[in-house]
Formats: sequence, structure tokens, C-alpha cells
Amino acid sequence: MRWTQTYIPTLRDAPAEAELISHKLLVRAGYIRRLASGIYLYLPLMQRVIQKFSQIVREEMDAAGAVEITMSALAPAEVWQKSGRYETAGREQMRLKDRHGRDYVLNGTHEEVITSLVAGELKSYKQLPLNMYQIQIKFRDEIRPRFGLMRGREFIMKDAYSFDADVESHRLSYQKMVDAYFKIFKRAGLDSRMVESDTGAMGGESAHEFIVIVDTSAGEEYLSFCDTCECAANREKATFRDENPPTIDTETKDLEKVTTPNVTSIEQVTKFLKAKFLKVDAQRLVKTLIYNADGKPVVALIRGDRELNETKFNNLVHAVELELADEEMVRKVTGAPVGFAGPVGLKDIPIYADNEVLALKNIIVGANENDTHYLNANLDRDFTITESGDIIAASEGDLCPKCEGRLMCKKGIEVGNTFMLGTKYSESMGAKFLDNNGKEKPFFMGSYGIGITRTPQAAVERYHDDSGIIWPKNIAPYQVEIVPLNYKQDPLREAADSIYAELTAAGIDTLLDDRADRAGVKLNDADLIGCPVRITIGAKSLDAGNVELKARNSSDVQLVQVSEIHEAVKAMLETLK
RNA sequence: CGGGGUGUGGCGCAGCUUGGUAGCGCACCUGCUUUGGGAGCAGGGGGUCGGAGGUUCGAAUCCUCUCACCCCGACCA
Repeated sequence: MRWTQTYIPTLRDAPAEAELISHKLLVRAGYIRRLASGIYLYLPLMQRVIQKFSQIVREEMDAAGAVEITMSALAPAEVWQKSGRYETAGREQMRLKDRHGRDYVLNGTHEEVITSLVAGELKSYKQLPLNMYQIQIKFRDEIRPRFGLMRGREFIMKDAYSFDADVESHRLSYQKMVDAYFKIFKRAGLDSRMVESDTGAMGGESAHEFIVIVDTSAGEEYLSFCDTCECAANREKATFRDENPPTIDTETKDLEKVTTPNVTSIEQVTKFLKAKFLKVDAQRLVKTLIYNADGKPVVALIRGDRELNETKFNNLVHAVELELADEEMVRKVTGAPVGFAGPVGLKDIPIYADNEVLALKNIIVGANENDTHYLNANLDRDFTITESGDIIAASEGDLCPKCEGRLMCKKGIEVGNTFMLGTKYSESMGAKFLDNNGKEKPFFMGSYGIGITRTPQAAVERYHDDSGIIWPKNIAPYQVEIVPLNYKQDPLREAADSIYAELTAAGIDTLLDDRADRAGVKLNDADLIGCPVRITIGAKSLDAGNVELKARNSSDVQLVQVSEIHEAVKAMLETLK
């Protein structure tokens, strides 16, 4: 492609609204333009990136035995009402009416649509397993769109849906997708990490996310992974092993009330009590956290040296909205100022305890009274709990749950996800088949997404420098950019044209900067848009029959004879990621 | 939805406090010169100052309402 025949509006300054470096670069380098909040136009370069990545996705999905279809972006509301998600999807779902006043939604995902497709016609176990996917525009009325393509209201996604007759086959289908995902991200030049994730609104049995780790602030997902084994999890889900299990008293002691003037935090309480009674550590303290669950107070008990994981906690509480209670609620519930809450004497409030707390004896807790704590409180004798579970957060340096390694915590960008849905949707929507005994059964379904527009931005976030983007070769809009420093000079132009023709004929995606601009402008733009290989043609080296070959990710420059440039380019591309 | 902020030519901004009829850099067009990391000179085009109403002889500037956008939070691929 010749630069003057396409449209690459590069900008010297990034628009003020862009926050992330990747967002700024995509705008500055002329890949995207914003039409409205969370709605972007894909310009020629972006279109090529999207197509390249989509093609990789297609090839790997096809290789994994999935078949491509296209489902509508629009769907009648009934389809969503059937699964019950019309109500639960809430304000995130884009809705509209047609001219007759009938209700429609702009699909944010397609479980309902594909289930209704399959419900009437996929009837026999002989047709299973089946996996269908599409690459489609999705709509989500995000509360707050941001970060360019990362969180838009309209975006492109690959979504696949698998149908199986039984659990074993279901697991196999799931594994095939997982394998395909690793291949896809690898081909796109990205190191991805698969982590366990919370199933969230999607529901189902288990779920994983595929994450690209980034160092910048762009990462929205926190994940923890082991530095030794393959164990990795989203922070919402991460578990760890207790490194120094507390010594548990053998006998229970009598409950004792002590005055603790002005000591409200765990650190203060520990310090205060140590000074007084010695042998007190944070592990013996139990934190009592009051939460506001949809307007009603609930209590979380965790060991004093732990942090609460709100996602895990809410998996016990099942609240729509869960947040730390304000001072007023705490006073109302405990009858004491913040800092002295404890489970002893709390009435009519659900109390959820972390598993670790169950094992403890003679714990120290607030006494629901100003400046007072209890020593030697014991479960069942002094207080009761509603339910227990794992509700604590893993943090950097904790012991891996499966090996002797340490957990590391990093930020990442979620680029794909996989859900083992089981029979949740097929049951609610009546999607059934006949097994080999002629018995009617609901399908085992899986759902698998990849962010087609988000992933390239994640790549930019991962691969860039001060001058611009550095694309992995397989998703770069062009693999090679030719920069004749002065296109008006006959020898330079002729050399540029002939190399362009040769590379293009050889099937190498090549961009020729045939603009009449000065060298500096073109070189800067070349760095900005980030093609992995650059061929620079200048008068001095061309006099000796040479052009310059340079990789975007390196400062090394090779002088190459014009006659050998094709081979040299191929060789260089081989070495690049 | 709560808190904070911004709307002035395609992009980045000044002007607003103290009202007097719009300016700078980049980009764009023409010409000449220049030509290896965002050139120089000269000339030029483009803005109902987000919108509506009000105050005033006069509003980008003051007041009221409204819309859009951005940041922090809750939500999420």
C-alpha cells in the first residue's frame, strides 16, 4: 500500500481525553478515532490489524474443530426474557424498540441467541459435540466507557459456544478451546496467562481468563501466579497456603473483658495487648468487618493478619451491592464507635466467618463497647456464625496453594475468557437433545470469548517505546514499511518502487511512504505506526547500491544491497516475535 | 448514580478574574528555498467561542438552565 493512497492521519499531540499510552498511540498513529464515548471508528491501519488478528483466531478455531457462523447483532427481547437475563442484565444491556413498539436488545453476548438457534433443531446425540463461533460486534452500555478500545460500548468479540452430550465430552471441548487460546495469543506475539476466575454474572461451573501481563497502569485485572508452578488465579479467586499457622490453644479459657482506650486498629490492639499480656499476635485477633449488603448489615470475621476478598465474601452473601458499612451503620449495629466491633452479642445479623477463624480458640475481638475488647472469645460458646468459607485475599509473597513457590501479584489485561457453563442455559431455555437411550437431556454448554479489538490494544500497551508502537509481526498492519527519504529524487523513488513491487509480489505486507514530506516527518511517523521492519532509502547509501534495514524494536541498522533486500527482509522477519 | 473537572478552527491550548466584537502552536492550501529524525520565509483558507435563555449600549468573558466529554468510585470482556 502506498501511503498517499490510504488514510493515516497521524497527530503530533494526543487528544486530551486519552489516558492510557496505548490509547494515545492508537489515536496519534491514525488507527482509531472516537465518534462518541466508548464508540470508535477503525481507520485503515486498525482495520488491517483487526483482520490479521481475526484471521489468526479463525484459523485456530477452525483447527480446533469449531465452525464459523454469524448471528445477528439485534435480538428480540423475548430471547433474553426466556433465559431470565433480560431482567438481570440490567442497564448494561442496550435496548431499543422498533417502529411497532416491539422490544429489542443489541446483544452484548450471544448465549441466548445461539441456544434458541440450536433448541429446535440440534436434537440428536449423534450431532454432538458441536462448537460454533462468530466474530461479531457486541454492545454493552458500560457505566463508564474508558481506555479507548479497552472498555467501549461497542466492540468486536469472537465468541464460541460448545454443545456436548455429557460432562466428559464437555471437559474435552473446553480443553480444546483452552489449547486454541494459547496458540492464538502466542501467534499474536503475546504471552498470555490462564487464570481461574470467578464465574460472575455468566454463571456456570468454572471459568478461566486469559491475561496479558503489563507493567503499565492499563491492567484492570489483578492476578496472582506462582513463581514456580503453573498455578495462577485472578485475585478474586486466588487462594494460598497459610505459612505460619497459629498455635491453637488446647483448652478454652474464660471470656474476659479488657479496657483498650483509643486502640482501634489491629496493629494498635496487638501492640497494646502485647505490652500488657505478652504473647499476643495478630493471628489471634479476629477482625470484625461490618458490610452493607443491599442496605442490610452483614458481618465478616477474618483473622487479624488477613485482608478480606470482597468477591469471595459476596459469593457467601449473595448481595447485589456490597460495600463497607459507613460509620452510622456500624454504630447502629454495634452500639460502639468504629474499631470496637465484635461478634459477641451481635443479634439478628448474619455473621460470615473465614475458614481460618473456625480453628482458632481464645480469640481477641471487639466488645461492641467503646474502648473495650474481649479476650478468649470462642465460637459456639460466646457467639455463633451463619456460614463460613474462604473469604480472604491472597497477596504477593504468600505461599502457592499447590507447591512451595511464592505468589506474585501483577496487573494484566483480560483478552479472553472461557466458561464451562454446564446445563444452566440449556435448562432454562429448554435446549435438549435425545441421548442414545432416547432420553431427553439438556446440552452441556461452554462459552468462549476473545476480545478482537481489545487484544491489539493490549499488544500496544505491552509493546511500545517513547516513539510509538512496536507491533508483533503477525498482527502488524504491515510487516514492512519502506521509507524513501526523498521520494522526489528519481534514484530513490525508483529503488523504493522496485523494492515495494518485489516485496508485495512476494506476499509481504508492505507500506510505502511515498509522501513528499521531509525525512524527519516520515521517520517519526514510521516509528509511530510501528511496522516491525523498516527499509530506509537514502541518497548516500543508495550510491553504493545499499538500502538500510532496521527492526523497529532495535537500533541496529544493516546495510543491504538492493538485490538482496528481499531475502534480508525475510530473514529479519523470521527472527522477530 | 455520587464526587471532581473541561467544552474556544482538524489536534493541543491562551483569552474569562477586571465585558469592548477572537488569538497562539501544530495541521491544511499557494509560491520560493530546503531535504537523514516532526524545516525556513512570504502569502492564504477555516471558529454563530457546546447549546438555549437572561443581564447589558455591548457577552467567549457575568447569571440561569441544559447537553457533551474526561477523571476518581461502584459495574464489566
